[in-house]
Amino acid sequence: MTDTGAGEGTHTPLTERGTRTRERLIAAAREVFEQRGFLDTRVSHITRHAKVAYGSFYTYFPSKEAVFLEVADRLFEDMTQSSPVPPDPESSPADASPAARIRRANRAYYEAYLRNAKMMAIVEQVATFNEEFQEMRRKHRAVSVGRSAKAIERWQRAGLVAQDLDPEMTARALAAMVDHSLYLWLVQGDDPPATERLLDTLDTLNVRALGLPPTP
Amino acid sequence: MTDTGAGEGTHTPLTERGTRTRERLIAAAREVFEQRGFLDTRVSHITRHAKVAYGSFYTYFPSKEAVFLEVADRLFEDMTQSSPVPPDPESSPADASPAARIRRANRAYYEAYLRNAKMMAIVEQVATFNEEFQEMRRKHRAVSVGRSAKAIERWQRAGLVAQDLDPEMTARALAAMVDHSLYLWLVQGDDPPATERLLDTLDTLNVRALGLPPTP
Amino acid sequence: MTDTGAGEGTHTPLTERGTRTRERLIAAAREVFEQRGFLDTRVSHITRHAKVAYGSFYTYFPSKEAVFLEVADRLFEDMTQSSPVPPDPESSPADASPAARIRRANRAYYEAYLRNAKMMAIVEQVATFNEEFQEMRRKHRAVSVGRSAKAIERWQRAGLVAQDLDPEMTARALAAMVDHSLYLWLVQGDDPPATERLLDTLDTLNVRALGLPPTP
Amino acid sequence: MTDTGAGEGTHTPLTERGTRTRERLIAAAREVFEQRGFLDTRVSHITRHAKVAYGSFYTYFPSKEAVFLEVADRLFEDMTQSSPVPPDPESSPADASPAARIRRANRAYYEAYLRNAKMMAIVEQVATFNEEFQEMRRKHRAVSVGRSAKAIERWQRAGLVAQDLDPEMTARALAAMVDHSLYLWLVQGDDPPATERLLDTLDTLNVRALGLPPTP
DNA sequence: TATGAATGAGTTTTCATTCAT
DNA sequence: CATGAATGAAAACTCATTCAT
Repeated sequence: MTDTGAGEGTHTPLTERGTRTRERLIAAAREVFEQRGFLDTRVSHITRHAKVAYGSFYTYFPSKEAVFLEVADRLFEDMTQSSPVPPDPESSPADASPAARIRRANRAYYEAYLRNAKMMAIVEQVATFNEEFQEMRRKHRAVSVGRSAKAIERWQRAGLVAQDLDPEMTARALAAMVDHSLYLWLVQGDDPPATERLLDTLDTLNVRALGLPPTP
Repeated sequence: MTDTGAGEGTHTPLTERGTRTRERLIAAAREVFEQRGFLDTRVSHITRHAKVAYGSFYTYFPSKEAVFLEVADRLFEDMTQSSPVPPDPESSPADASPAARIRRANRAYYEAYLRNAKMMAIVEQVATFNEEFQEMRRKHRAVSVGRSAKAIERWQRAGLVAQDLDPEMTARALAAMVDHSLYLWLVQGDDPPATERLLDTLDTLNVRALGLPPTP
Repeated sequence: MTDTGAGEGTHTPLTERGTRTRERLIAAAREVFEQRGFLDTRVSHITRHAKVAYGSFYTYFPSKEAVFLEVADRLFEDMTQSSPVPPDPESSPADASPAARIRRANRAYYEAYLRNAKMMAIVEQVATFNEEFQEMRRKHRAVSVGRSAKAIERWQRAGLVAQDLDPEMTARALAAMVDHSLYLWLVQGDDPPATERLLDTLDTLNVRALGLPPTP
Repeated sequence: MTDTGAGEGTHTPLTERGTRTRERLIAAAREVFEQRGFLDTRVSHITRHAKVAYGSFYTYFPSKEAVFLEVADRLFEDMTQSSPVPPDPESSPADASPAARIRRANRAYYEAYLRNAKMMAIVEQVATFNEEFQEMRRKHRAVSVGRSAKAIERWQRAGLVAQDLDPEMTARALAAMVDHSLYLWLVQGDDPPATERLLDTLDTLNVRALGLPPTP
């Protein structure tokens, strides 16, 4: 959980009622951001949507950026928690093959992306001009890339992946491929391909690029 | 070449002098955009930089968006013209191998990206909120993805690439990989890796994902 | 009462204080309009005059036009309320004669015009270019012309006015005479005649045009 | 012909070609004014319409007001020349009766108004804010009111009109009636009555107000 | 004369943030 | 805590008029 750094004048609510108001504002903010984007969202839109007085917004957040960071933080939580599919102990050996795990991870990420597509668009928007937010995003990316790199190294040690690949660079590049493909498709609306065709292609390219044996 | 559509009051210069002023404004706009981003650029910044009167801006462009489209159009021109590396007739057979061509194309794109990194950042920014611009970008992307898809098909017919890959989807995914990797690195400044390490990884993943024979 | 339609961002005040500020703005607007005309009035003039911050204007009105409509609406209220002189029950029969009533109505209208001369000038100005306002004015005129037409019909049935006159057209024409005469004199400042001389003439022409018996 | 007072830098054209350009500009100005009103007309509209370079406008007129005054001057010429219907020597005695002359004058004015309705609207607009123009208009009005007053006096001496009417005031009031009625109808578009019905009413009211014998 | 570019003061409107109640 | 009014610094854009060629 990234520290959103509550500043002067704003404080974490103490009373039950305060907590409720704050949550209402966060929920409203997310909905409004999704509808209008960060730039076109006015604080008044958020308060109106949350059915809260204009001034109350500043009781809980020092600025528009501040709510956004909170909303984004929760979003990242959702996006990354679902990613690392825990090894299912009950699953057959085939399910545990690297190719199968990549497939499962990709599908999970796709599901999460689909669920959050609107906010992902806003996230991209804010990332283009807000440094603080860029940093937050970089950290999240580093974590998940690190995780993938670790897996690749493991597979290299197991002789499943070619030794000449740089695990870190590879993890980055493949993550960029999946991430950006989904972005262009789900957010920018590049002529929608058949879902399965795109996901299959991503799985296959991933697996072949790494030189892994295909899923049986 | 996108038609920016000169409207009421704005016009294409009819004299030498007018053309010069217009060019000065475009050049200045690009520089200012690069320095401050689209959102933080004021028309006054541009005119000051171009050393023309405030009002002169509106003699040639109806809005900040309009100059931006013109600047971006030229940028895309540069980014895509360099991409399709013409087959060098004098080159050895090895240079003409698919792997070699991919490598050359990637390098060329990298060079162009490096040259235009600052503007690519702004392009990404504007793409997050300006529909007209999104459309322009989509078109450019479609053209270059189409080109790659054609090459893949050719290689499939020659038995160099597996038949089960969807050329269109594959071209998209690989383009997304290269594009976004460069973006994260050159624009977002994700801890800069050694240049060669990243480029090599991209080449290799590309080639292996397609199942092409490696460069000798 | 015309609905000025509060839009996005502009609202009807909810508190005592808000109402006061809004009224201050309306009063200031009227005074400034009177002094400088609509075209030469700046929103800043109004806020300065009302001693509120520039931005406060937009808390209550979406534009200069909007306050004007409100000011004009109140003006019309005043101009027409005074018109229909209530039949004085204590008055002698002579006072109730058509000629006497016309005379009284004209005088009342003159008083109102005098009281509002400055604003009537602005009203005329705005009527020359603002469609919304033209419509509002048309409605007001229709109401008062309708009232006069009704009276003329009554007099026709009573045999006091010639049957061959079209009540509607007649009411219009006579209203135009009185209205425009006052306008040219009080607003455009056509060489000021002796008040009584003009008013008497208007009364007389009115009465004779209708063929009514003169006031005794 | 009112002197429009050509100011500094502008001069009456000397060459044949110059005269043509100037006329083109005046004609274009009238058309554009009619279409968009004075306030919404830009100098560029006029030059474009006249197919003349922007700068050329200022070769012939010192300002937008200046062309307007010239256009208006010609308009007034047309409006007043048609008014004083010359006594037709061939006409029957009945045609020369005051009632007949009033009728003819009203019809002639109506024709002229109809022909120039669009410009009359603009004239009214400019009259609300331009002092110089107000003065010009006042003079024109004085001339035609004077003419009517003279006629009334003549009719009074001939015992056709009641002695108690002030000729000047009467002429003013009746002119205001006709003028404003036509304005409200032809310019402001108050629900268009049947032409004849309005004109007849105006004639009749005029004649009866003066106490003239009706047309046979 | 004719042409078209250059100028820049002037206005409206927006909206995040601060205050008073 | 809640409420809603108050604030005022921006910024974009217009367009009559002046200039340079």
